[in-house]
Amino acid sequence: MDLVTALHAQGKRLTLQRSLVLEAIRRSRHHTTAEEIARRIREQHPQIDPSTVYRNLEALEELGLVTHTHLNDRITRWHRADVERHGHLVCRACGSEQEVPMASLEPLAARLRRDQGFEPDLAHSAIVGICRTCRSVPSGR
Amino acid sequence: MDLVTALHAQGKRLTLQRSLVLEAIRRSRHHTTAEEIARRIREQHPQIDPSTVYRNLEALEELGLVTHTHLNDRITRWHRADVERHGHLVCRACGSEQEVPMASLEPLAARLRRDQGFEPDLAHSAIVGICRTCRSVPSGR
DNA sequence: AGTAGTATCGCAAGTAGTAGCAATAGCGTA
DNA sequence: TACGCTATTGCTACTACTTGCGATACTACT
Repeated sequence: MDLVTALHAQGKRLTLQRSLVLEAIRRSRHHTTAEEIARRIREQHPQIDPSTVYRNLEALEELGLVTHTHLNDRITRWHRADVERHGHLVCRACGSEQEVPMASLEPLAARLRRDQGFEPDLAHSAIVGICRTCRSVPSGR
Repeated sequence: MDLVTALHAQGKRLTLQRSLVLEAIRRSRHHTTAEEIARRIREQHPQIDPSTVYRNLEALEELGLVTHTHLNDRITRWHRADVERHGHLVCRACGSEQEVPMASLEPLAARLRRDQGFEPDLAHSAIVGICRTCRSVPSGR
């Protein structure tokens, strides 16, 4: 099923703006910000408003083509949905990030599914805490 | 150790604004918003700026007296640090929230500690996903 | 009690994103 | 190809904070 068909299946339309946002997400390797996508698109098409970018990210997310993740309390990171999912650990002391395979998080997912009937998306928000190095140093890093 | 001593130990000072914020947090039962605290304080002290409330929440958090949690992508919830910690499950389809005891999350915490040397705070961000009822109904709720 | 040093304050401007609205433009149908 | 319906757009305003700055006021010290 191609893009147009997928869009139409949800009563959505194909617009220049929409395909530019999708293209930008696909070009950028990993965890981009909406601001960055908007900036890149506006280099070639200055008339396209940032709010349109935000709305299209949301629309493409409803289509299952892109996803967003929260790595910190501030900004939202966007990426294509077809990359391998993984969790994130971010240190609240030094800000370092590390990835953790979904398999490590799966036992918790299984437990929540069994005990609460809840299907969790453990890749959606980063897990905050204190990383190995900051734990060993007495006062942060 | 009382409040003033705790403050001074970190080179912080006791101000009217600061104690009003702490008092407001202590009075409010559960998961308040900064806006709500600011609103309540400004009823009696209209000259106190919301930004002061935000800064004091942060200062009191550094002191270990209050904490914040993210229940959704939008607003931050604040509460006193001495209540029993627990995780949150929030459904992205219907928005319902449920609490989950820390004990259920502890196995994952232990695993991250062991495998990555990372001490996670699994109460900091809610776990998003799909709740039991929304899973059983085909198209959301 | 008086004073110096600096944490904290109120205010105004900035950031990341959301929402309302009239104008525009995809898309199915004629 | 033209037409109507309505999704989408650009614009502006708003939300929830955050940040910079000069003025104020806690504290420690004399």
